[in-house]
Amino acid sequence: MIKFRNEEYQCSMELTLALIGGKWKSLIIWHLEEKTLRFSELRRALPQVTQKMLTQQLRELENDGIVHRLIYRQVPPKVEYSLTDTGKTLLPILATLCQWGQNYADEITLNEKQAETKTM
Amino acid sequence: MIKFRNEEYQCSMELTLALIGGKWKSLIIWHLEEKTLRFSELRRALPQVTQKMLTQQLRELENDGIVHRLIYRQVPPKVEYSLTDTGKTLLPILATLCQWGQNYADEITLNEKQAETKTM
DNA sequence: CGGCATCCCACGAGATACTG
DNA sequence: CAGTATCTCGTGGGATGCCG
Repeated sequence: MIKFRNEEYQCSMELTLALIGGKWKSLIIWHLEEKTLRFSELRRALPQVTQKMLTQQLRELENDGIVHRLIYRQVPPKVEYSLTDTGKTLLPILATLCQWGQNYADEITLNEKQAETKTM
Repeated sequence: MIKFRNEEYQCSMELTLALIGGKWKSLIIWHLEEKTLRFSELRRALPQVTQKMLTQQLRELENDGIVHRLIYRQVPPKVEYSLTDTGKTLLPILATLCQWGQNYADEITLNEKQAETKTM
């Protein structure tokens, strides 16, 4: 049992999910992997996420200390998003998850092809 | 770009999320870590998940070949859930995620305590 | 016991318009 | 450009009841 910011979690997995389980969060983090990105660049990278959602998720990631928000006081405005040190510690894990998905797809595709050959 | 079961994913991370990004999925997998569990045992392990949701997520995990469902034809019914070999390959990754959450909580808590001491 | 089926509501999320 | 604010709608998911 973990207590964290007035929330109780039965195991640290739940805490992890609360932090990066949001619908687009890990995808956002993943896109900030090596490059700092401007808001508009993130939008282009994630076209399926609406602006409202993107802003919302970014704010949460910022509040949780995973993403850093750098505001340039100028006109027109410019805001850059990057990973904090804490955020960067997630990258190797996300890379593994990404790789896992790749392997999964490869295996299933292979199996389906084999099944096809069998029935032919 | 990955195509998988009529769905298109821009990167394998999206595919991974489609498979285990569901609200409770990784938690379910995590609870099936070493033990096979009956439906009612899973319910007790995850009290915050309603029966409907649990069933739904389990079906999806089953269809994706991550969880195995074993039905004992008897009265009263008995159904056991366990991880498939594919599902088991997720365990090390989930363990890392879990550990990450733990570290995160520890660090934040530590930082907040230090900040307290400073102001005192 | 381990589910579906149904009903129903809250809230997540889209669309649009406006601002520093 | 990078947001907020508001309004609205669809649906995710809760509650309940029934069945093999």
